[in-house]
Amino acid sequence: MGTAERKEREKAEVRKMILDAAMELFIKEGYDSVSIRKIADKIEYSPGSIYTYFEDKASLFYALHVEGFGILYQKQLSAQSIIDPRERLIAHGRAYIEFAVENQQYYDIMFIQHEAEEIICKEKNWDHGHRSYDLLKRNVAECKAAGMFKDLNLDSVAFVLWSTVHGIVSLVIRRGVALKELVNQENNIIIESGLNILRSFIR
Amino acid sequence: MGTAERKEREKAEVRKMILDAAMELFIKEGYDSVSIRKIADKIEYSPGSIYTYFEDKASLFYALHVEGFGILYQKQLSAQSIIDPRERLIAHGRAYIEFAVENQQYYDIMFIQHEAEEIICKEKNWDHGHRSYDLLKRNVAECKAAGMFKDLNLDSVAFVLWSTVHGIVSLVIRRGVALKELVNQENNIIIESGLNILRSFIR
DNA sequence: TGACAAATTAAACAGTGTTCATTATTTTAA
DNA sequence: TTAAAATAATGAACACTGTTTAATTTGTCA
Repeated sequence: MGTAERKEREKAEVRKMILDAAMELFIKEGYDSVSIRKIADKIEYSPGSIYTYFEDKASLFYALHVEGFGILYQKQLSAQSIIDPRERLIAHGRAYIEFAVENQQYYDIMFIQHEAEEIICKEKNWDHGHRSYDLLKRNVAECKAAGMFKDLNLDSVAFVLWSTVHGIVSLVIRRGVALKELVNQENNIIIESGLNILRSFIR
Repeated sequence: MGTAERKEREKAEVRKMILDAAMELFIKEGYDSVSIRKIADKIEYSPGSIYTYFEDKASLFYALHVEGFGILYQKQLSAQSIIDPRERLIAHGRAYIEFAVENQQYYDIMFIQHEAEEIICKEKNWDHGHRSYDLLKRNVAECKAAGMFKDLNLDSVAFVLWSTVHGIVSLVIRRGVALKELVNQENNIIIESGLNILRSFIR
C-alpha cells in the first residue's frame, strides 16, 4: 500500500511548486515581489497553506539557498576534469563567476541577502557550503603541491580567492549600474578582465 | 533678515535628527527596525512628517549612503601620507577594510543593500563614489609608475583590488557566522590573513 | 459508512510605506 | 497689531506585508 509514499511525493511536489513560484517571481519581478501572498496566488493556493510546507519565509529562502548550492556544486565539478592544477583553479573561479552571473537571484540568496543567515545559524547545517568550499581548498592545496603559493597559508589563500570572485560578482549584482559609470566598461568586460588580473595574481 | 537662513538651518537639523535616528536604530536593533514609524517615534514626530524631509524611504537610505562616503573618504585620506606607493596601496586597502568593519551598517547601505541602487540610478550623482575610486586608481597608477603591475590594465587592477577587499568585508558582514564555521577562524583573524595574502599578490 | 488525520482556507492581527485633508505654527505684509 | 500667506506637523486612511488560528474541506483506513 503505497499511499504514504504517494502522499509524501505529492507533498514534495507542492513544496517544489512553491519554491519554483518564488524563484520565478524573484527573477521576473524582482525581490519585492517575492511575498507569501504572491507565491500563493501563483500556485493558486491560499497564503496560509504555504506554512504547511515552510515554517516561515526565512525557511523558504533557506530551501532556495540549498537548491542554489546544488546548482553551484555541479558547475564547480565541471572544472575538475582539467589536469593542470593552476588552470583547474582558474577554471574553478570562472565556473563560480558563471554560476553567479547566470543565477543572480540564487547567488543573492546564498551569499548576499541576510534573510538566509538567520536560518543558516539556526539549522547549523553547513554541509552544502562546506562541500563547495572544500573543493576550492583541495584545488588550492594541489596548486601548493605544485609549488605555487609558497609560504602562504592554505586556508587564507582559499578565502582570499573566494573573496575576490565573490567581490567581483556581488558588486556586479548589487551595483551593476554604478559600476558601468565608475569603471566605464560593460559588466561582462569587467568580469573578464577581472579574471585576467586574478590569473596574474596566482603564481 | 536672517529668518530664511535660520529656517534652512532648522530644517537641516531635523533632517540630521532623522538620519541619526535611522542609523541608531540600524546599529542597535538591526535593519528590520529601521521603519519610518520607529524613526518618527524616536525623534517624537509623526510618521507623515518624515516625508517633509525625504521623498521616500529609499531617499533616506541614499542620504545615509552619501554620509557613509564622506566617512570613508576621510579614512582613505589618512593612508595618503605614506610615501612608498606599495605600502600606501596596502594601507589604502587596510583603511577600507577598517571603515567597513567599524561602520558595518554604513557599508551595508553603501555597497550591499539594493535600496540604495535605485536612487543612485535616479539621482545620477556618482561624485561620492568617484572621489573614493579615483583615489584608489591614483594609488594603483603610482604603483605602476614604480614598476608594479606590469602589462596589466590600470582600471582592471583597481577594480580587482577593490573587489577583493569588498569581497572580504561583505562576506564577513553578511556571512560572518558561517565563515567562522567554514574557515575555522575568528573574523578579525580572517581579515588580517586576508590582507597578508593580498599583500603577496601585489607585486 | 463513520472516524480519524491531514491539508486548506478565510479571517484576523500587528506591522509596513505612503498619501492627504485637516490643523497648527510661523513668517510676511499692511 | 493684525490679517494673510506659507510652511510644517498631524492623524487617519489605504494597500500592502508575514503570520496565526479556528473552522472547514479533503482524503484514508478500518
